[in-house]
Amino acid sequence: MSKYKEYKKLDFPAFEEEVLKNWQDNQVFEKSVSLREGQRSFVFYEGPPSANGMPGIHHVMSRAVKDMFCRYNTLKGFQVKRKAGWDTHGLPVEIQVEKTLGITKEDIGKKISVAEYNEACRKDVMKFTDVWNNLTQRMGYWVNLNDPYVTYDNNYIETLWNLLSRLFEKGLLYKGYTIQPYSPAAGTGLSSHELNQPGTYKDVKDSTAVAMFLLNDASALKPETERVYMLAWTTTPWTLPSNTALAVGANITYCLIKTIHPHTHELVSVVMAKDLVGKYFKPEQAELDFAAYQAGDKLLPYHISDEFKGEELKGLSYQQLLPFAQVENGDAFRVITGDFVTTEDGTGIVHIAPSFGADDFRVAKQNGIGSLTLVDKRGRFLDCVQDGVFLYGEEYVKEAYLTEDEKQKDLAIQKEKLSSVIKDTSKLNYLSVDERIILKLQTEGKLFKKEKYDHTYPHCWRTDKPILYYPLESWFIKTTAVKERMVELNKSINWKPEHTGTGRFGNWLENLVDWNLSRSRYWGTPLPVWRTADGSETRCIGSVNELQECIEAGKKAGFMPESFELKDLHKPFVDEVIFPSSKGEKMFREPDLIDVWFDSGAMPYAQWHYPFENKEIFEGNFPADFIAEGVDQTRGWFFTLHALSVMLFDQISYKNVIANGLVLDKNGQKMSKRLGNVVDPFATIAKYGADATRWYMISNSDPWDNLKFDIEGVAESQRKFFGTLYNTYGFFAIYANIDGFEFNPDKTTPLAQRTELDRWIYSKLQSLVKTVRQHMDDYDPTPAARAIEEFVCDHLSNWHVRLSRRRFWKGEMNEDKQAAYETLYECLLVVSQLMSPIAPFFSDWLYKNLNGKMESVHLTDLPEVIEAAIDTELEEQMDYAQRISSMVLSIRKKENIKVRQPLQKILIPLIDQRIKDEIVHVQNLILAEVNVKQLEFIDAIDKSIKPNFKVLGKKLGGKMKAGAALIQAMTQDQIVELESKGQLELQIEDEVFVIELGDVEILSKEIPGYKVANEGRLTVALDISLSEELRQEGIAREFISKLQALRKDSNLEVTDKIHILVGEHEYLKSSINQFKTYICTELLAASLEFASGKTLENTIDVDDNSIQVTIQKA
RNA sequence: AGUCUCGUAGCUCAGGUGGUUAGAGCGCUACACUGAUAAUGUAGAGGUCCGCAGUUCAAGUCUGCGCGGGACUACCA
Repeated sequence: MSKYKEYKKLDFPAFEEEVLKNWQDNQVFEKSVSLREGQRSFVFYEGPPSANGMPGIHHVMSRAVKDMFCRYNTLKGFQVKRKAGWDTHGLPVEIQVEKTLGITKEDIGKKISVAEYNEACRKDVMKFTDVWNNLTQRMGYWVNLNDPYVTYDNNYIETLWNLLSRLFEKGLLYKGYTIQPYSPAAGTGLSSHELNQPGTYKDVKDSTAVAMFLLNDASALKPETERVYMLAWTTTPWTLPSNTALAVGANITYCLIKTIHPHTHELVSVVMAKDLVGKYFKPEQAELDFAAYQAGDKLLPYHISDEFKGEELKGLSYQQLLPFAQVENGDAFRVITGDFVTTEDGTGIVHIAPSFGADDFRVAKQNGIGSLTLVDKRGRFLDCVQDGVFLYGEEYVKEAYLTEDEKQKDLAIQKEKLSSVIKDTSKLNYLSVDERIILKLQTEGKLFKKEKYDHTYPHCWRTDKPILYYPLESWFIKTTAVKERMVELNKSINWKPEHTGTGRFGNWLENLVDWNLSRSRYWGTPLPVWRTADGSETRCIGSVNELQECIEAGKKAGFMPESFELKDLHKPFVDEVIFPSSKGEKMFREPDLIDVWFDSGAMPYAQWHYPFENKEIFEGNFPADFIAEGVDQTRGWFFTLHALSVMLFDQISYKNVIANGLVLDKNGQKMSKRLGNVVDPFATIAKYGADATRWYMISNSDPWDNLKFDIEGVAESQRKFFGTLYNTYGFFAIYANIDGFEFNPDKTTPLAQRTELDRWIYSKLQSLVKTVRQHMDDYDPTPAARAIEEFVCDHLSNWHVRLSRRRFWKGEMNEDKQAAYETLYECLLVVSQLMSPIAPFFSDWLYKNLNGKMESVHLTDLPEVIEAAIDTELEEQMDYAQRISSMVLSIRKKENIKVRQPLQKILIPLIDQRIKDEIVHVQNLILAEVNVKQLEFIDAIDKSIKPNFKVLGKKLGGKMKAGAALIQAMTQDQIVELESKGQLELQIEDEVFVIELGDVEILSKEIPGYKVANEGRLTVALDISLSEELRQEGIAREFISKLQALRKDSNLEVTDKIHILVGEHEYLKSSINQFKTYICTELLAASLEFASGKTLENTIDVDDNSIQVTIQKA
């Protein structure tokens, strides 16, 4: 019975299934948590996925990241509980259900009741839970699926209500306005989702106007004229009556222009952005003489009298342009600055109507500017917007809202009313509100210019009519009230990558607006706010009990039927709750639902049904040590978590966060069903296994960079990293079993007694532990994975094992062999631990094959770094060994001398004694590796010199170029002088510098008569002359090699002894005689005889000579 | 349009504080190795380090302006 299991070949997906089964049968995940009971906890929050869509390959990515740090910290001794969660509310669920049922939103309440509809949503949303759970398990993502939080649970909702009521009590929940896309024709607000439907943006031709706003006191601008106007352009003249401010760009340059008023012909000054002057004035106009101007002349003379930044215009007040109503909710008619102002269109001065533009609204609010909303929800002017001539009140502001008939009727009215300003109204066509406002401005001397303008404008996808931006009532959370605090606390969060925290997230916080919570939908958490019809009394319910009391009061007051029982906190049931206010009036629920982002942002509290239950659990699990999601969650989950914890607890809710990038296809295209480039995670895992997939994803690029997912890369990870590691283990197992080696941790060979090669790899191993710990502690997994890979492939497999092979297969068990096994075993075991967070399956497979003492690698303690074992000097020495070997092999290659042919001597010319000491330590390794007999050091003869730019640059500065040339041109004598004296005077141009040894690098590039190779400061020469003895040994080696192949072809065990019969051949004769013992040892041959005359079974080829040979098992 | 980010070999990626032969792996070609063999070594081909300007003795690296890809936000007078 073998101690270490041997494998013929490894089927990755298949053994992963076995490992998985073992985890499940033995509850390894549960143990990994319970084992750490009483230890410090590492808190992780699971961002809930929505179970109504299929998981994609990007979920493997984000979950690999999550899993990795949870596992890693478990290894470090923390207890890491991971509660799974499901995001269950929201529009995508509704749309999915509507598709399935073949209904539209209008059918809700008609063809299907709200109760039935929501029931359908509840069922539909968990549709793919099985698929998700499968993926979770199969990819090795350890998360507790038995007790997940589900956002539609009554308990979950109750916590949300509690949080909302706390916000309400703090005065942070209020009802207010926001500017939203609104379709007057359909009578509804449109979500951004709806606005992004194809075809909503259409080209339209609008009448635009540049209006003239008269400044009240322009003396600060030192104008040369009495009147000074601000010029502002608009594509929606119908918003001008609602103008309350003008916005300029703080850093935009404006100018004051003296010119003639185009309609009143008086001398005036106007203000506009300097860059746009050319749009309104031609160069030749600047030449015109003001004195020569005659009323009616087409070309107006102008003159730029001054320039200033927008900042200087800030605060100026102006006369209301069209005074139909007064502003009551704030300041008005002032110049303010706005970051959105550009000089691409118009005049660089933006007319602000806060009710009809999101930017306008925001900038007005920031500056304390009030609003005018002179349009009603049907899209018509209020009654007050009339002057008896141009405007008549209660008329549609957009022509598109009228039918042809209505237009004709209006035309008749227009003909009559406009007769006072238009002489002949008989030919008049229907004039839109925009056109009549322009006409009015012109008549009143407030119009600078009018023109038609083509642009795109959003239309309602249902009615095809243009939308308006309109202020709608919504419930808000006053996040702006805690903005500073959020910015402050954000600085204590460790963001990976940092720029997402400081840049994207930081900027987002800086420009924060209040959080619009309202959603006019059906399937979601109902807003727990009840109000009286007149809005005079508002109540925010904070618990189910409280609501129950209200229900009782409602029943008592006769507002609700006695039979009413509240089982579900969703619509429509909560809407049926009506209860009395303090004055006995009916209170109704505000019909809105809340934003689903509130659901997920509240998960730290709601997952534990805090504060109704689990108070201690919550407190012990807040804030999170670590969360990770896609970067697209920056303004989603990352924000809502942060906002809620800051508002409710004045704390951060996560200390470390990884915002991972997208997973694109191999060409860098976003994966989409339409393009057919979606990668199926199940198929990938079925083919290559979860570990290779995970390893590829983590090692290929930093998690926060986008990953170009190439399935070939997964295959490569499997082949290269896992294949090499598997081979290394396989190699260990074969020989360990032959020698009956068994690792005993209590009785290992002291490090000091091991060979340099062993001490070297052990040192490398400790350095690796250190590196991996550092990177993982810093939430930087990619360098950790790459370091492990480099250790396994380059150092362990390709150097330590390769150079140690003979130690394993040669002779009986001895101390050196014992140490070799121990060293390799220790490396493999530690590697299994280090890699286990990333590759949980293979690592456990490896660990168990090595008979680790725990049940699973995931239950072990991560090894501490043994600093004392790190020998940087030795690592440096080995580096020399590797470089020198590589150089020798490269010379062999160039000279076409195969490695099997022994050579006599390596020569290394030396400048620096220290390097010699380093190399001497490892010279035997080098000689064995490159098959050379001896290594000698010689004094460099032909020296060359090179400036050390970094050092010399500081010394020479501007004379560097000339100096470098002079140094490189130094003679041998000069170099020798510099070496012996340690310094040398050198005249560079007109100055003399003292060059010291540290300023230059002296090296030897050539050795007369030898073949050399150079790399950096090292030069290696190889003596390629062949003595007869060397030649004979080469032949012996060639013979051994061919016979080894034959042994193998004959299916002999590596331990089998053999008898060899060789046909007589001149080429071999003397070599075999000379090296008989050596040959026999190498081939495990009991005998080696010449057999002349007999017919032998096999023919081998030794240096182009056909040799007859037979081998027999002894 | 704004904010952030990326742009180095055919592909995927490394390249602290600026320093002179710009690296690795994969792929390709050739050779070697063969008691780990679905591995391994060596060599070769392959680079305007996205472009332009600037700072500097010296720029892949720092600054500015562009170009191109991506993400997010906004949809604008």
